[in-house]
Amino acid sequence: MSEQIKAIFDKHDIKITNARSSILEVLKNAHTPLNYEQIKEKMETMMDKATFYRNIAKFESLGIVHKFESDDRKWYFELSTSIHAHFICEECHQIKCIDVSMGEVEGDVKSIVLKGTCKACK
Amino acid sequence: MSEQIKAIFDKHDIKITNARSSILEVLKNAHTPLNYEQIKEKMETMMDKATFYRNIAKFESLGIVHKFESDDRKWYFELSTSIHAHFICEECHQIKCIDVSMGEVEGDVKSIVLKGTCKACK
DNA sequence: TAGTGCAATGCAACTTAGTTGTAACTTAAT
DNA sequence: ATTAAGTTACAACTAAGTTGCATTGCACTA
Ligand SMILES: [Mn+2]
Ligand SMILES: [Mn+2]
Ligand SMILES: [Zn+2]
Ligand SMILES: [Zn+2]
Repeated sequence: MSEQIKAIFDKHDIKITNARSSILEVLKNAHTPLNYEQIKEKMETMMDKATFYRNIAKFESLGIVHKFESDDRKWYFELSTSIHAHFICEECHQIKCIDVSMGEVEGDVKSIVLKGTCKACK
Repeated sequence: MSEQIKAIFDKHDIKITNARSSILEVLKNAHTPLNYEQIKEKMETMMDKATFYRNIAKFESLGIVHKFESDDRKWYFELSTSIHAHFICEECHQIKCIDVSMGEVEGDVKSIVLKGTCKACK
């Protein structure tokens, strides 16, 4: 288990389990948000999807993981970082993390998703 | 059938049916995006959900209607207008149409969804 | 080291928004 | 009115995510 993941467990005072560290390790090594199937493929540890989703829910409530819905009715997950937007291409379905400068918005913004056609598909 | 809806049928050269004009009439009178259940409640004409979704898909492909996913795993629909963003409150689940000034983005943006906590819930 | 309690897991059954196949029915054009 | 092409209802289906519950594993104490 990497130092970064260990630090997350320490900070939030939750039990270290194979399932949990395996999920977080995958997310740490990803450079784009991933859905359940994609994470499952990359995980060392086999686990039931119930276990996966329950742990993801816990991570979310602790602010460790951030999720959003794409246009395929699936949730995509990534380790929480500074707030940034995601651009989802409706043609090739690739997801890109991007920075957007946004004017004032009422309320606390926690997630920004843009959809459209990416440069490559245009 | 209102003039505005009639104009839409004329422009796109699709068959006028009770189901279609009923859906569009509801969307025209709404001041916020609506999901299937909400539209169903407001519709004059009863129709099967298969009919509803097939018509919505047609409207979408013609650019008449725009849809996006909220945080409740439901699709929300509105008549296409000039591009604008939607703010979805994760507490009270209200959806607000907003204008955002956004920096340059690679690709064609067709939809923008922000999620977070609205002013009232904060 | 054995015993206790509580949280995490696996499994199977479930939920539900949206989809699909198809036969019957409408629409709009002639 | 006739007709072909498009639209509809109905019922069966799909699949991401959820839930109940029995079992397992972990930390703490005696
Ligand atoms: Mn990202
Ligand atoms: Mn809007
Ligand atoms: Zn693309
Ligand atoms: Zn709110």
